[in-house]
Amino acid sequence: MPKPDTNKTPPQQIDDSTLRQFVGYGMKRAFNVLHGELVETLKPFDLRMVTYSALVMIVENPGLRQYQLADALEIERPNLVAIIDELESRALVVRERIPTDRRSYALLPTAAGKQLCDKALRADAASEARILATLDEKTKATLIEALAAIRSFRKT
Amino acid sequence: MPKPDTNKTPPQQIDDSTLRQFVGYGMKRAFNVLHGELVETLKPFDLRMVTYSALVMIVENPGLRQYQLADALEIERPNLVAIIDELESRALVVRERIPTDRRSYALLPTAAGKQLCDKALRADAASEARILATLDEKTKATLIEALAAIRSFRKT
DNA sequence: TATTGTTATACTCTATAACTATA
DNA sequence: TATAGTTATAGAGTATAACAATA
Repeated sequence: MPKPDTNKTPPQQIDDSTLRQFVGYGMKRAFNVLHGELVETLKPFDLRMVTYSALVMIVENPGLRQYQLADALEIERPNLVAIIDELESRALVVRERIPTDRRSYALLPTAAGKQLCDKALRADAASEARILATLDEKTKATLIEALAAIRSFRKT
Repeated sequence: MPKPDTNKTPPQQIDDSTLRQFVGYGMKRAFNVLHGELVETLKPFDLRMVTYSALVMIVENPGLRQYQLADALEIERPNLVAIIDELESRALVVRERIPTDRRSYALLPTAAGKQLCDKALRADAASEARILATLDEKTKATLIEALAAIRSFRKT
């Protein structure tokens, strides 16, 4: 009984049906698409995903501390330093010393920061609407809920 | 009219409701959870997400070429070299020369590779089942479909 | 002692240009 | 000329240890 010559004739159609059963696989592939589109969307504003989300959080929560922002976005504090440096050097946010606790900074958006944040948010919303155009509202809502449920999973 | 002293009293509860409206934000956070769990799940097998998915694809598509695998997993060809090197050095897969096209290799799983793949797949399935335990079957199916739809989005 | 921000560092993942051998 | 695999390299993103200033 001859063994199949799988090494002579390459598979014409590659099958990923085993991996496709996993949410993690679909999530990685889908996230790659969303992230790639976001990079393009944010390019005109010279923002990356992480500087963008930090800016939005500072606009939405003026006065929050760096450790609070790091905690909220699950970014390690050391990695946040360069991010805030970048936003501050572009005069989009300011670090303001707290008299009552001189260890920490209050993060505040500037007028320019608020403006850029608003523009970026609108561009992001338009981009996502295009990507998700084939999904109906109910599916989209289920998707967002499911993502939130997974996000809140913690090991027992 | 005094301006609010947001810099004196830090926000007690940080609000991310603006970002939470975006699928991309929820996806990043959810993917971080799934990826973190997968790292733990694959640690006993000494596999990473990318070596794991490559191994599964080779087991499922014996004889496929490296360029086909790179294409299927959307990995850049240069980055796949070290991945296959790693799997081959552990005798989980082999690169077999093709007489009819000596430029390319047929990737084939070894018996050990097939065994490890099977064990890893079962551990991954068990792990995902735990993470997604709060989602009913219908929601899970909708989630997988939505992820596939996003994955297949391409710019016009 | 503990906390906040910081520095330094290292490791993974990913992207691109250019080479080689084959076609 | 084009393709498959490779090398070298650089840029993001992320994680940890240790320090200074402050509480």
